[in-house]
Amino acid sequence: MKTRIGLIDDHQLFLKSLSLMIESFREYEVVVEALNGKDLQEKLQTGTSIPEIMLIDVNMPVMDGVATARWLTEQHPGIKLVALSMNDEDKTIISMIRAGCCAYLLKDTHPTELEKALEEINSKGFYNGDASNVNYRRLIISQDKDQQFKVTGRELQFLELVCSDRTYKQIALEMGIAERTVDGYREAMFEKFKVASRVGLCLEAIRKNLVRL
Amino acid sequence: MKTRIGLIDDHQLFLKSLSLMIESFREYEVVVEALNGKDLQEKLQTGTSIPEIMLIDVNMPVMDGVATARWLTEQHPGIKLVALSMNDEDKTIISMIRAGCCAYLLKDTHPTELEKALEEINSKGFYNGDASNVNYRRLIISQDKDQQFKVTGRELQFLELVCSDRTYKQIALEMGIAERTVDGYREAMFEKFKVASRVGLCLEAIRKNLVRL
DNA sequence: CCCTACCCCGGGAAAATTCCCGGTATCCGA
DNA sequence: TCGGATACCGGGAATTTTCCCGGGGTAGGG
Repeated sequence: MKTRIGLIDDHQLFLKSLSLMIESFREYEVVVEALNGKDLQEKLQTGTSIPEIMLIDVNMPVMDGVATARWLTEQHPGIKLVALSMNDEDKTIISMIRAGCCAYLLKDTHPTELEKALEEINSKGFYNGDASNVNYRRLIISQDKDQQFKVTGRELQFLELVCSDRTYKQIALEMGIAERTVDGYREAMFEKFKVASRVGLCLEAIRKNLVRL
Repeated sequence: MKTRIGLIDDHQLFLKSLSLMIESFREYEVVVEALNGKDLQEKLQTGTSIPEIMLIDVNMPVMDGVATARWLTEQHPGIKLVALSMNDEDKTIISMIRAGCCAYLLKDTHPTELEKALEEINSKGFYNGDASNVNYRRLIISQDKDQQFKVTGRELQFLELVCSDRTYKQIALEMGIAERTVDGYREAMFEKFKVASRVGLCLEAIRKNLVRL
């Protein structure tokens, strides 16, 4: 009896060719392919056989990896979830793990490594590849750090205005507050982000995805 | 005689599984696989057979798609180049076409479409999928606009330093020029990018991918 | 009730940024 | 040999940013 695998990735080429590759492994067969979380929900309803392991891409339109993993953890707790991503940011890994994934694979993993991972997940129930070699302590620390970067609604609004061709005077006007108050926000943000200039703040805000470009 | 295909993509999983898929097409065989342009150069030197069609990922570390395509156009003009990307920005497409690609495929293309594309490239020498339906007029116009944003080496260096927590004094020191000269660069850039502050300049530089975050 | 978190504000001064005026030198291709 | 592009520099001044000092208020939980 082959182990049933499900795949979710928004890139058709990757989805189909990965499917081919997994079929070539002999121990595994692909029973569901979906382009995103929404697509998967529909396909599962039509009575396809439920996979034992689900490989989930993190970056997807419509319903992304985190949301999909969370939904699967809720609705199909029996399925073992594996995050699949090209991005090895701690933040992404942590949120997929928290969403219920028992492994995190990078897209530049070697195929034999993938097979090994699938085996381990099948037997042990989890897999720690080099992507997860990042020790959990560091993950948790960086998670803690991230929490310190939580900003209030007003601060976020300020950050967005900071990331533009505007003077603080204009920002004050736009926020409906005094210039001095804007100073206060700047100082608070400089402190939180450990920067010393508006440009530095601006760059950090973008890096942390608090502001979209 | 099968048509020889070469693949370049930095994601091992995708590379290997796409290779599998193309092998399954029966009319094609994969003769070279590389993780980036540099890797390809090395592999071509070791006397592997030269492919007739090369599929090139656009986003890669070390030596990216554009650079690789340019190099191949120079060194191996016989090879037909196909850009492969998940990103359908006009700018990316145009630069790959200009670098010598005769087709542009998106990674969410369906496998059958890929096969069709390969066939067309083989017979006609080019392929226009829906990604290229974007009319060329618009592409050329946006390209013209982009050309106004070409920057000299020194200006690029300046832009990178601008996008950091540094004062102009420090930038002058780092570039080995007088502070006044830095003023000149700033003024030139403000003019080119139509911005009025360092933050605005910084954001534009990032948006135009002149500076990496 | 106090403590904490968030939000708001005034005034003054040093430092950095922005914008003017002017100038020189080199290299390259028409 | 002439323009044009590139790189370089000085001095002065207005504006903005940055950093201090200080002071309010409200809302919510222990």
